[in-house]
Amino acid sequence: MALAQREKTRRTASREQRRQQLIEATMKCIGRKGLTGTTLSDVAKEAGLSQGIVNLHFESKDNLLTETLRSLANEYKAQFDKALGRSGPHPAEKLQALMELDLRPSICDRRKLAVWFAFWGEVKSRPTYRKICDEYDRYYDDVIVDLCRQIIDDGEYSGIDPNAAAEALMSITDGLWLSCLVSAQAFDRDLAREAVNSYLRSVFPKHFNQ
Amino acid sequence: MALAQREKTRRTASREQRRQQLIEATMKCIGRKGLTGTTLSDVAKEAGLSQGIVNLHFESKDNLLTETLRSLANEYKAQFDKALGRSGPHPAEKLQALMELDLRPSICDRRKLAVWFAFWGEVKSRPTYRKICDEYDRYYDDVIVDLCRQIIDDGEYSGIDPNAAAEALMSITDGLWLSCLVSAQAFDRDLAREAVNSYLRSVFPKHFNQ
DNA sequence: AGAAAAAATGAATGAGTATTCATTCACAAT
DNA sequence: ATTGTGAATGAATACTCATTCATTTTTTCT
Repeated sequence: MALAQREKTRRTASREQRRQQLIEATMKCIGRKGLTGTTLSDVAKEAGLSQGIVNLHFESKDNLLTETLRSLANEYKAQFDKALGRSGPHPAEKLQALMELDLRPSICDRRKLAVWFAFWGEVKSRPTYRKICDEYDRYYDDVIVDLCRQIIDDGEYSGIDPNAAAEALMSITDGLWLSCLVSAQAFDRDLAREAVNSYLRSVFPKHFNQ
Repeated sequence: MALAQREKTRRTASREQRRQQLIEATMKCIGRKGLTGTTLSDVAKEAGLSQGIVNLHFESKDNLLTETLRSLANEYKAQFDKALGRSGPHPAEKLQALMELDLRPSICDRRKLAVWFAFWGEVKSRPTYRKICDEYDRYYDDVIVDLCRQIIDDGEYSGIDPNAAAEALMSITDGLWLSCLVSAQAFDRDLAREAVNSYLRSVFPKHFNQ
């Protein structure tokens, strides 16, 4: 039996496949019902499996949620690294690519953002969540500070600190995500892009005009 | 008996006082244990009152949480309006004052931010929360867009849209709040201030240099 | 002071939910 | 085919927590 066809009729799956399936179901549930509203029954139902399935594969709800956050963070990092690799060689191109990534519909979308914010909302009271988020953030920060530093050197800009520029840029996207999540109107992607670009153009005029 | 002294020995309080007291206890609990972790027992205990007290004054947990968000939002708006009123007459001064407000320790502090993010984390699945947040945000947006417009007119800046500038500025503070909440290191207020100022200085150079 | 009203208590209730586990099922190896 | 093994089920269990309410305490009114 071919593997693809085999999967269809299969009633059992490998541990890793099931875990991934359950993590995806969890994200859907969190997106729909929030973190306070998702129960293990919900997750099992969403995955089309039975009551006890989560404890079988994750031992506890706590564990499931932690792994879900880890998976979400990993997924983002993969896109980040891909965007970085695919973009042109110049730091300005790389920076531009990273900024565009954050506004892509696959990332900047209410359902996905709801999951991120659900976890951020618990960061203060859950050191594990905080640790995971912080670890990844530090990596992004390093990359972006470095890009800003190279751009500053290259353009001989004065009066701008690479750390401050990086902090501002990363903050802008986080803030835009919040407004995408909260605003009652449809998210205005062009305005968001313009918010980012207006900054890039003014701080690094030699690199971001045209 | 003088009113002040009377309050001390009082065992019962007016409806409004108790509600406020319970809302404050709720914020403390959310800050400490997150939204998923706060129970009505916790809130009652934090307030030094008995089990059933929340239902007596708020009818339901849902109600308590909604009122807590409303109170949080109101408290911020009061500070926003005060900052606006106290600052100098020029739009650039007003804008500066608003940006500084968002980084003040009384607002930009992990315990307070944890409460904000806890609610934002549920915004997608709770239309009431969203509505409250959006309502206030729209007001701030109006004010800040208007200030940016005046600054742009005054400085005859070209190539910058007041809506984009306002969006970027508001986003920066939201993003800085997230990093204050998540980062394992102590929040670097000077760097945050510099991130905001770097934006203001480069986009509105005639208004924000010295 | 005594009665009536209001506020507060905290034990009891019961709905909801994470977790356990005895049993069934699917598949692969022999 | 038979058997061993890991996957999956779903009913039962144990527990948490919002809500209720009969009772007590405090305040107000006459």
